[in-house]
Amino acid sequence: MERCLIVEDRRDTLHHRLMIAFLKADLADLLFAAVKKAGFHSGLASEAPAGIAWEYPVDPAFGDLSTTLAFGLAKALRRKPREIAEQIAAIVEIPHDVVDRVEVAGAGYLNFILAKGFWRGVVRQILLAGPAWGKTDIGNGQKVLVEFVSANPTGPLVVVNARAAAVGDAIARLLEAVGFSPYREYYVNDAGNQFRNLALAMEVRCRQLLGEDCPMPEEAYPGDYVIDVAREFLERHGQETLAAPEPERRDRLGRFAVERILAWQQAALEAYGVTFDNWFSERALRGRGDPELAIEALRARGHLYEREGALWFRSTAFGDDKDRVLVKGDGESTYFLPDIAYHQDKLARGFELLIDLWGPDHHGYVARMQAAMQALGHPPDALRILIVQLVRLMRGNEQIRMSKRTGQFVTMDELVAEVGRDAARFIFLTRRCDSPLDFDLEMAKAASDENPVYYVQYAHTRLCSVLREAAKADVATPSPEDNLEPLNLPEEVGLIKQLALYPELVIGAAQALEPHRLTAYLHDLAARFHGYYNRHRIISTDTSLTGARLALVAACRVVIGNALNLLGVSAPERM
RNA sequence: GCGCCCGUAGCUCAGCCCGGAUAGAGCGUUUGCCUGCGGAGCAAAAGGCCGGCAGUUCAAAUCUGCCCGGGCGCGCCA
Repeated sequence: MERCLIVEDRRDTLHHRLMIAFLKADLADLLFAAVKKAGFHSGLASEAPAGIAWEYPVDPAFGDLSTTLAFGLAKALRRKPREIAEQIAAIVEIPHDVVDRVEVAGAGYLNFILAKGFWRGVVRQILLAGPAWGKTDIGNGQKVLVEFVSANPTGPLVVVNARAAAVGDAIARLLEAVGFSPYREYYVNDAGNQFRNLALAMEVRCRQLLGEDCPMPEEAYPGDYVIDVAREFLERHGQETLAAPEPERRDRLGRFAVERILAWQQAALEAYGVTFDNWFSERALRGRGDPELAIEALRARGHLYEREGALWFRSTAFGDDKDRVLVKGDGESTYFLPDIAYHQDKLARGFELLIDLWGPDHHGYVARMQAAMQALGHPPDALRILIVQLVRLMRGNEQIRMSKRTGQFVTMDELVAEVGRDAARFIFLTRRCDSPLDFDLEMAKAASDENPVYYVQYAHTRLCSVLREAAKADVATPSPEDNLEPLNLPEEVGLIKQLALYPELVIGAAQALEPHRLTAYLHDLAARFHGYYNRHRIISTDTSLTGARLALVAACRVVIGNALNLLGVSAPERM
């Protein structure tokens, strides 16, 4: 059994999961001390060891960890970086149980070559951690509200909503993995114009069903689905509602439709594996008088003024292009006002960080909402808004045209029914969310190498298959106690390094709110494993080698499984 | 006009925050690999003035400025 002093000195298991990060910090301390000892201290840009940046060289010949520290010192000290690097390398105290040696390369790189035992130790830590590998507590339990999808309750969810659902859910999963306490919320616009238009469409459809000659107004929703809802309403409540006075009549029709449509949306999301903690009603918000409270809060801080009969928010004081109207001349509020109240409410509920996923049509609202948060005294980074760009549906090279106005669009249900939820979610997560995405239905359905989802899932399946085969052949099951010394091939060390970086990758993806980093990582890892598998046999007559390789296989399976889980994509044992 | 985003291989995109050693994938193309753990896989090849010009730097796809090309936003709409 090899030992890794630096790591094992720390009892906390969390340190094991972040062994690379802690190793980097420890080595930075040692480098820092060496710099001081050599008298180079004045050349340091940063007074702290944390200022020393590490990178992972792509070429194994350059070691496992590398730093350009000497270049920075060279500049300040007006000396050659190579000389400086050599002096540092000569005096730096390295822990030989972890670091094999330090080399100076190129114009002045300091390359650290780690002891082989260090990398093997990672395999053991992964097997010990299992599902916890990649989980950390840097979020400190902080409550985060992730608001996403929030489509109008006026029709079925469509393809772009499926993208937002995949991204929002993956972000919530990522945050949870690094120790935040995420809460998934869906904002229901069951008030205002959208609601009125839906209610109007309902009334028209009801009357048409009853044989009245009643044209559909321009602003209403012509989609056929409203007919179904109208029919259901008539079946259940008869037609006396239609005789009721206008406000009540519309209200009842509209609420019925919203309820039905929300149920569809919820079912579609659940079939997709996305569950919300809360469906937040705008109607309820307005009913409580929260918009008025928001006005008072802004007024008290001196950010409001009246002009031309309207109430304005001085958002330009916080970097917006122009001031914004909160209450129109006719006494109605703009959409912006309840939205401010909604965000106030989120913070009042104890969420310290708010994440909003908005459609590209709300792009122009980012500045004013950030302005409102600041005007209300919240820190600028308390609200992070992500724009989820549009999806172009393709069938091969042909684009599928969609138009909500004519009711011609592909729903989320149809998409999931055609390609399956794993493929849909994974593909939506292969790009940054603010970049438009071409979604090729043929590709997503292909059970072949064209399809990145299957590529990764197949790696998982293959890993499981090897472990099954080993069990059948009565080889011992992999355990953290296995002797890992036979793992010496470059492919094996490369695989282990990749596995070792996973916890840091998760932290980075969570902090940046970029789940697409995980799909890229998964593809890399799967490719490495497939290559290794094709070149080398796992199960052989050499029992010691077989045991070590099975441990590596088990570790790969853990990481691929954990990562797929963070994306909300299944990790099948057989396909 | 102002603001934001994007220009990286034939196509679709990572990498850019925080500058470093030969710029990465997938698809497509070409050529190989199944009498042993799942070929939904692997290996190899071809394919790039990282939109352009300048600047900062020992070092620029990465930072800065300007230009060109594409998208979006700039309502008392939501």
